[in-house]
Amino acid sequence: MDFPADSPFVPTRSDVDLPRQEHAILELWERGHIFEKSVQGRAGAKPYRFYDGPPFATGLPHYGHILAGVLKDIVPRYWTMKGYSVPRRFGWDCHGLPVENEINQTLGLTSRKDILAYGVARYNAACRSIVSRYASEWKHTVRRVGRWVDMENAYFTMNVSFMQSVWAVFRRLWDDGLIYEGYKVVPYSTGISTVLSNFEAGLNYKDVQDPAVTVAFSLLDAKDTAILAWTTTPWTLPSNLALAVHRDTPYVRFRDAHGKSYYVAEARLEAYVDKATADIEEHTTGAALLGRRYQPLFPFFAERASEGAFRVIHSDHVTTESGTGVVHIAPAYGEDDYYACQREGIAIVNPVDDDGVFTAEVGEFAGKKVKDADKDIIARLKQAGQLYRHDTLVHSYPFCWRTDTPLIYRAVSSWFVSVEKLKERLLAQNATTRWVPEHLRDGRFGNWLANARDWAISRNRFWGTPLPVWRNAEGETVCVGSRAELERLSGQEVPDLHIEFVDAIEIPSPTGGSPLRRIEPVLDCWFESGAMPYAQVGWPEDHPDLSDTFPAEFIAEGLDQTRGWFYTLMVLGTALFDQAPFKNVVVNGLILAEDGKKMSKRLRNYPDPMELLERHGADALRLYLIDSPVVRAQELRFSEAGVKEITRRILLRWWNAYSFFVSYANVDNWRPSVEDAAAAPPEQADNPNVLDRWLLSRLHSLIDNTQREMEAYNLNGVVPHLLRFIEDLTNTYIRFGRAHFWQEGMPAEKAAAYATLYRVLLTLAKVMAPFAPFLAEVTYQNLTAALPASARCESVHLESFPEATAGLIQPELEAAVAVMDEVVELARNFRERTRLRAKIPLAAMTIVHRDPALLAALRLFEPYLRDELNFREVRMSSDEAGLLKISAKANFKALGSRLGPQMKSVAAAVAALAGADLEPLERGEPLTVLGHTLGAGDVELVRAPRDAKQAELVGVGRKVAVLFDPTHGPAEIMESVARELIRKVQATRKAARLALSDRIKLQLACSGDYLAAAEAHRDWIARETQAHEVTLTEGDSPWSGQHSERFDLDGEIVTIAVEVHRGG
RNA sequence: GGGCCAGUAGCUCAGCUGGUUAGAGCACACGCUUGAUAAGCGUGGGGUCGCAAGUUCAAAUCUUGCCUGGCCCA
Repeated sequence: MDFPADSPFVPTRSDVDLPRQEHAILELWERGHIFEKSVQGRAGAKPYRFYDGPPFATGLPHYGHILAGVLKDIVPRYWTMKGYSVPRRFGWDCHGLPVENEINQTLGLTSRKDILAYGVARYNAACRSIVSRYASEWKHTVRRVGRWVDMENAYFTMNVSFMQSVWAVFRRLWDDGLIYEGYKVVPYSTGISTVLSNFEAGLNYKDVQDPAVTVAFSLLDAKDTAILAWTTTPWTLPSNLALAVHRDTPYVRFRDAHGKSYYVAEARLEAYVDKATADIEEHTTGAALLGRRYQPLFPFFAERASEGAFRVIHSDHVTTESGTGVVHIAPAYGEDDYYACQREGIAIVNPVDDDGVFTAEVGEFAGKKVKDADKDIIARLKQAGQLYRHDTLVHSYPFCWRTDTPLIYRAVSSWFVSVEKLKERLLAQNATTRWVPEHLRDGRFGNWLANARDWAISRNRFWGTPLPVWRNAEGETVCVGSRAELERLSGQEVPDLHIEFVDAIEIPSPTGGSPLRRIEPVLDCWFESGAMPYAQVGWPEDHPDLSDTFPAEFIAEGLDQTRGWFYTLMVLGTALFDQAPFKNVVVNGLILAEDGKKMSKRLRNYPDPMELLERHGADALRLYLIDSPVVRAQELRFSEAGVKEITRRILLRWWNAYSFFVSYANVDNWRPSVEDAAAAPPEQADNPNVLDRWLLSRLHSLIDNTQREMEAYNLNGVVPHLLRFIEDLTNTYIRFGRAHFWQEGMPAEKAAAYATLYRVLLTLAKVMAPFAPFLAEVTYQNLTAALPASARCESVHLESFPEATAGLIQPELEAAVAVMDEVVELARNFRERTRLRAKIPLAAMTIVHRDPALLAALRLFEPYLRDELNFREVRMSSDEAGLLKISAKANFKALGSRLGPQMKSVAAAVAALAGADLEPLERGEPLTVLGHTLGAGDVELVRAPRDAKQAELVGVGRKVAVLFDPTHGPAEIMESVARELIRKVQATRKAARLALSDRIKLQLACSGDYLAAAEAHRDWIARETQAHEVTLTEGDSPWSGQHSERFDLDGEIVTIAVEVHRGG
């Protein structure tokens, strides 16, 4: 198509390629350094603080990361446009088990000993070398989805500045008495003498046969009476320190054939004796057994009795699912056991060394591997008469994934943060935060805080931030808070804080004792994530004042971070400053594959993210994601069809509207003024077009809604409003308003329509900029190119977010159009029902609505209705009662609470009312039904056709009714035929690829009605098709022009030929 | 085992401060329209709102129990 070189706008293509356009925009942003300008170049912008949760860099980015990235982009873009400066700094989580595991695999290392033999320095160097392996892929993906974040200046949890901040955080807790050393029961491999993570412990479960013994613990206060307890780990029995029951569980005492008595849970009785013949001596409860003392099975730790051991205690974890309903407690070998004893003040005993061998503490069993000692222990109990029963059991049990030896659970020394002491403060801080979805705050997260246990922060690993604690054999201890402090205390230079550097450093004893050496463990990398608000800026050494970076206005991560990042942030923020580190948190759910399973590379059940982005574009993906339940922490079944659907329903329609504008504005050489660029027209401009006023009302409603949703951090609420707006823009405004743009010259109403559509499209670009940043930019760039430089920004993302002007929102106009939509629907139904095609002009339609004010508003749209629906006349009437049958229906909502049980009878009575009964209501007067006075709001009037005959000519909707007069004659038929011809000529013009503005020479060859209609409406046809001259020929005439088409219209052959008319 | 979330049309999801025709889009079938048009619009079929009990004049919506799936924690 030819366009004048000085067109106001760059012409659009109908075969738009959205992904390709996005690449051009990415380049535009980079060339112009738009992101940097949006953060820095805003004089007087208030800061808006945002934290990026650091991702592990051990894999490629997937949809979960993309989703989090989209949320972390949309919100900052929005607040940027609201006038804030929003620095966004990417972070990399470098330390931790996933990295170590990869290196272990690569190097074939399986145990702590292996790693020590390999050399910690080399080992950590290997870990360091892979943490940035996927950085370029990450950068690529982050860029492609349009996420603006500073990746060049990212923070790394392995940098000295970050690590020494972590030390400073630890030191603060230390000084506040919140750090202590204790025990934690963890999975342990005796094969490699190493603690395993829970993840590793889950790797190798096997069904195995184990002994299952029931042991009798003799009570001290009752002769020949014992409590039965059951265990599948006899090797833990020498370490038994207590028996646990549940205080609410019923227990019984029964007597066996030998005259001895035993306690078991009543629910477990039949596992041991025949219930029918059992000799039950006593019914009791767990509560009554508490505190009773028993004889230790073995003498090894008997002296612990004086410290409260060897008695019956309560534990919530006791069930009656298996065993005796009494749990033998060895606190070093079970987490529940450990907590139960901790509550009771019973200290642990741990007669097992790092290789899983019994120590000298347990006399005859010393030197044996614990599992191998099972049978000796059982034999010994049997000999002592304390083995009540000996079974075997097949169950699922964890094994070491490297050595295939059975794992044991074992208490290891561990460092803790005293979270339980902080509980009240944590809950208080949590109450100040806003969660999306809301229920998480007091639900999942709040419950977790309320039940929080002390946080074990040490790991017996290598690649992490070392615990900054030095001590000597005499027990002198120092906690170091920074690199400088370590240098000062040790007198040595400290180039790096990883263990291969700091572990060699000794601190001289201040009292002349032996030198202090660092304790072994490193910190849980979750501690580092939680310390990220302080460590990313190097607080306090490099950045003492946190007020510009703390707390964050906003963070976003997945639901799995409830116990992860969200928690560690909250614990450290509360412990350090009594301040929640974030004010608003958006929690996203898990993205599943379309089949409802987890996305799996192996199953290939999801499309590759980068390929999908190239097929549909980032805008579509972004809108798809935020329009899904996944931004409310629910699951999403990811569907490429869904992404495509967003393109079709939103992006292409938006593009079509924009493209329509650009095409016609270019034809008319319409140019925007500076005033046209504002979201609201200048006050003095009183637009004559009701459609324009309506569209502006809708636009400002959209702005208002979008702001409201964004201020509530409810991203999920944005797209539905947008979708309705786009539908209104295309299906109502442009469809009904096209005629304005087709007028000759530039009458006032056409100029107004251009200005309005321009204003709306430009404002829409700004409203959409945070969500669909690419298409917003594309349209913005073209729409503003014709403005003076002072009236435009370099990018839509440097614009201010539009403000809603309350005065432009006109609910009565929006209501009238909603009614109009129903009228259109009813009319189309009518034409479909009666087979009177829309091309045939019909005599009249009468819109019936009882509210004259609404009819008055509707009358403003009458010309559009007449044209669109093709009725000669459109009438309005408020005489519902005169034209239709009116009946009544009770308003249940209004009446229900008032009438209560009588609701049903009143509703039936109201439904029976008819004709004159309803007159008071129509006059707005109250009505009395069954002794109840019903006002206007209590009863709804229902319209229906008067009879079957009228039903054919009437359409009744929820809001409005329409009467149709379908009268038409031969002239109307001729007109419809002429319309048909016009349509075919337009199709021919289009097939000939003519420009909108081209004038043509037209030849029509046809016969019968078509020829007659063409003759009768020759001028009309010429006007509509921009034909300078029209030649009519009867029959099927050959043609020598530029382009011709033959149409077979119900058997009649119509040949249409067009040729561009030059000159004149 | 515990906490939380979810279960509504063939599919993806709205609705869920209780109120009488339970909606949308996709898919399917049929039609209409057309210089925004490789689009658009409409009509139709399709639902015991996971199951069961309860509260209520009234339950998809509230309560309880159960079933199924998910996440996290044991």
